[in-house]
Amino acid sequence: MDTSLASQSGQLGRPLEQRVSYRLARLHVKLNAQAKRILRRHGGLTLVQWRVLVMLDAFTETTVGQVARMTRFDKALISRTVKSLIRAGLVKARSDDSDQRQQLLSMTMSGARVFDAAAPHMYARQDALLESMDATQREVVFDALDRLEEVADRTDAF
Amino acid sequence: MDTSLASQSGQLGRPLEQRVSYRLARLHVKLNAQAKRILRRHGGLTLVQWRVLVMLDAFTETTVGQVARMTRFDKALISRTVKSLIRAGLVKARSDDSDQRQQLLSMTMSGARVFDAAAPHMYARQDALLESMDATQREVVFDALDRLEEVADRTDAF
DNA sequence: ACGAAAAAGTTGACCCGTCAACCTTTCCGT
DNA sequence: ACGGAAAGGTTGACGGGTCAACTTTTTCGT
Repeated sequence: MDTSLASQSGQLGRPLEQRVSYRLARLHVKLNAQAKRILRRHGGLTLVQWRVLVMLDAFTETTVGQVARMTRFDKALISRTVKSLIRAGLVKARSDDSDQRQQLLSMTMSGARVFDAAAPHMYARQDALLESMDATQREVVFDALDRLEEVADRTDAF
Repeated sequence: MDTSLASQSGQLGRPLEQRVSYRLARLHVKLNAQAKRILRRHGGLTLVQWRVLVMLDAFTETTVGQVARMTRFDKALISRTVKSLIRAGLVKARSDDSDQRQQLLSMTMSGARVFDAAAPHMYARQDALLESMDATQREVVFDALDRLEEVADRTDAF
């Protein structure tokens, strides 16, 4: 029960609700769950597939490595995901004559259809998230996210 | 390269850097990576083991279910993690006479030692994260996190 | 222009976290 | 007080994501 938890949480050395990483983790889980729900309802893409398609939508021809860097996902994950998208006929690859190591990826027609089916809902959600804050709040929050990332990047502290 | 990405990201329909869920996911990954590094250096706990011990530290005797609810982790994960902690001798369980379904968990002496070895570093990090924001920023940020969670909880929208 | 180093991508192994099914114990309505 | 519902917990299976090793191609210093 929430009440019993709340009453006991006074015992905590640090108030749980103010733990930055705890709150962030919780929010992240919820946001991901919501995104997955939306995608399941509108075309059945996975989250990673969606993110890859977002990149292919923005950069008409791109590569596995570039997508990996932009999304901050592991390149192994992107490699497998792209494969799954090609198998599903949503993405096609053509070899790059100027660099035989990489392949140029792009959406197929049916990839675009699937993407366009999911996009409005995903973007509506994104807008709803942004609109939950006013302009000054947004500024403070994004600034804070930057600072927090800086702290998180301090590899050898602590 | 970062520059080439930056130059291309103008093509994106929405500026990537302002995508709430994207930024949050990135930060979350970094924070987790940092926490894991710290734990590896100071005792070798996993993140989930750490979170369980934090709860056992705060609520001297508690149960699997309660820990699961407080940490928002899946109870299956907590069940397995508690098992691993018992196997490692860091946690002990005694049966609750008033409810035979559950077991009351607590840290052992050596569990407390391991916890105390990691805690200062983990809490120092937590403090550093909080100190990256001033009081008013903190207020805005936590308030924003609440609002974002509300939006994320809207199960059937979009 | 040659060899070393770096970059792109793939693969296998592995761990984390989630989901669903299930068992046992307790609670509760009638 | 009995039977069904709910709560506590465990387990198996699975997908998501990371890490490290490796292959091939390209780059670059000398």
